[in-house]
Amino acid sequence: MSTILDVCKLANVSKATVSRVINGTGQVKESTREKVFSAMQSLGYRPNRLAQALATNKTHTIGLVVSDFDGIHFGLLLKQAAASAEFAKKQLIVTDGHNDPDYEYEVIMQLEAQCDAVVLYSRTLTDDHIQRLHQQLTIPIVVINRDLPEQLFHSVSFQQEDAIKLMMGHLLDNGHRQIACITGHMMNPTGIARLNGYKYSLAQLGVNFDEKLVKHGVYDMKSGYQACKELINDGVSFTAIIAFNDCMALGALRALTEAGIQVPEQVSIIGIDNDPVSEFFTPRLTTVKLPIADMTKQAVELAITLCDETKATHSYQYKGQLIERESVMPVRSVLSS
Amino acid sequence: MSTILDVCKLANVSKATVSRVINGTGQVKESTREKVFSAMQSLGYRPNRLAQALATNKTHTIGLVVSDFDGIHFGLLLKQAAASAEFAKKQLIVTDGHNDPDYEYEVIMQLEAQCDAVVLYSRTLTDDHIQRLHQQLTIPIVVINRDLPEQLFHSVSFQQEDAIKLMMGHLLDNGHRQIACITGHMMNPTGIARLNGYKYSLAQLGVNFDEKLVKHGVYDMKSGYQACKELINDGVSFTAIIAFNDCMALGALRALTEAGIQVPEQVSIIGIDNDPVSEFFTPRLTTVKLPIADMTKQAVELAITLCDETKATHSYQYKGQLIERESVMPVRSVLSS
DNA sequence: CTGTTAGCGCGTTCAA
DNA sequence: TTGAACGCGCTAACAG
Repeated sequence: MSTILDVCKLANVSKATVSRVINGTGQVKESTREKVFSAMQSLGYRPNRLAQALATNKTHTIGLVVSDFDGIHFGLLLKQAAASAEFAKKQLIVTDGHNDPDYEYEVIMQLEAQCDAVVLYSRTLTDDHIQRLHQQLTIPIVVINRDLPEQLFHSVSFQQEDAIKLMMGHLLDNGHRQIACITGHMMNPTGIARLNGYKYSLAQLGVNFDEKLVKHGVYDMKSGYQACKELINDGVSFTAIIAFNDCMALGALRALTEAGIQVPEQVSIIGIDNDPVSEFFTPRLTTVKLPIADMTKQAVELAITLCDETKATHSYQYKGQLIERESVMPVRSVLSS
Repeated sequence: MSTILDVCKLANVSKATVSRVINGTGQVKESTREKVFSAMQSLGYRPNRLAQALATNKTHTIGLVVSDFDGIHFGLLLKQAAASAEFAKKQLIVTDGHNDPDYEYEVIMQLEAQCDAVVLYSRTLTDDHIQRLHQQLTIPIVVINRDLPEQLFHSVSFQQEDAIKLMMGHLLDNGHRQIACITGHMMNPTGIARLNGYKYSLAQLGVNFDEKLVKHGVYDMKSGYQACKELINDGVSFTAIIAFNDCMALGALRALTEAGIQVPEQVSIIGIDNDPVSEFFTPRLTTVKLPIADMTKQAVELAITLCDETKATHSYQYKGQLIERESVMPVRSVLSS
């Protein structure tokens, strides 16, 4: 691995000159520029980015921290982040917080010297953690999917509660009143906001909230499947299921199918995410599209902007969009199921 | 962001001493160690990893390069890589090659100064590219899923052809002879090896290879769906479908369902990957498990080992395992479908 | 046990 | 237009 000194020797110039042609700064005579270029060429020289970063205090890297690589939206998020970063010629360094708040916190602090900005998609860090991070960090941080009461930092968020209301509205419009609910984790803001949406929609129509209709899942198919099985075994009656994501909705679909219950004839199902697989199940799943790609693009682009110019904190809000397919239909009679 | 100098001043010691307590090297009197510790504490000091790396020529980072973050196995691969890396207290830096060989090549070369080793999972780089990389790079590189004729570098590979033979064997054992094939991309070694497996198995039983039974997909559900639709529209007769991954098999399943063709009663389907969703479709998909997690673990651990000690090139081979579920059954009669 | 000095590979004044 | 010298934050001999 050749260094700038090797280039100097081969081209008979000083480090300063080589540095100038590398970065296109200052004035360099055409002939020497060519000398340097061909020297770099024949040596296969590539500037050491670590050294550059140390010298300039600019890494041209943005950090992406996620609580868990397993997360439902992680794939799409990463893909979009990578695309946006590359477009701006920035490197992306991705880190997993292993669902451990302390570890995640430490990881972000460590990133400070390695990135010009960080994008955080956390489901374990408390609002307080994020607040502290924002204060201690000398680099800007953009938070995805978190709504703090005050807009104290850059954020790109999603209207969780509204999305559920949208789903509930669709179900209620179709005459459903006995609506079972399969939630996600209940110890983070997303889960809580969504459950609030569920309760709110019920209350709006004067439907009593029934604890027995609520089961907690963990956002994967298996938990959706099991939650639905419990629902069936409990013998409670319901005409529709609202799941806090598509995977669990699909798991529930499987459980109903196995139990010989027709979807949507006997029970309607609605999910949220617009997971690509949802379209390939039978029946095709009705869902709410969650604009993860757009949000990620926004967040990364904001982070990139913040690398160079310091801007007032800005926050963006996104909302869901109903995608009607085949898994919801009007209730036939209140007695069904 | 405080530096080592700030700690020096606060603790009234030299950089060398601070460095010693940071790294636990050399001898330091207990009392001064404590002084330094508390100074670091109260400053919230964290060593700058870039500077450390530059000084020691050790980054404690391993690079992971993938052709495309969209790849089917990417999620699991990344998750396992992250777990293995963290276990060894190494950072992971992940990069997407955007399916562009030149870009990918350049990315890897750039990584040289930022990593102690790199793990490559490429489907666009030619064997020749990899060969050149191996020669030019001063850091070790571990290649996943590539079989070069000679074992010239560290590799962790999968017996692609055998896996297809396994699937075909299962179909043939069940009496199938008219077996349609939905392939993946045909310009990389994996696709070619798999198609060879298909042809080989057919030839073994003296079944003629029929061009019309082969359709090319791109490893996603949609392409599997379309390939199967073409098969149906073409009017060729077949009693089974072998798809080069689960997603396409599931897409095909959807197409058959829409066409009113019973699976597996009229047509059997087999996939490969053991994708988590496969279990939740009806019928549950019979497939071959591809040990991506194990392979990744092996590759990353090997890479980590190579950071410290230089070892003779080693290569590991993995093979698939049949998982029988519900989408394959014996042919009823040659006339079916 | 501790401090001094010299790098790591590069960017950037300031003179020349 | 160019080069010498210094600094980025840290580690690593080598003395003391």
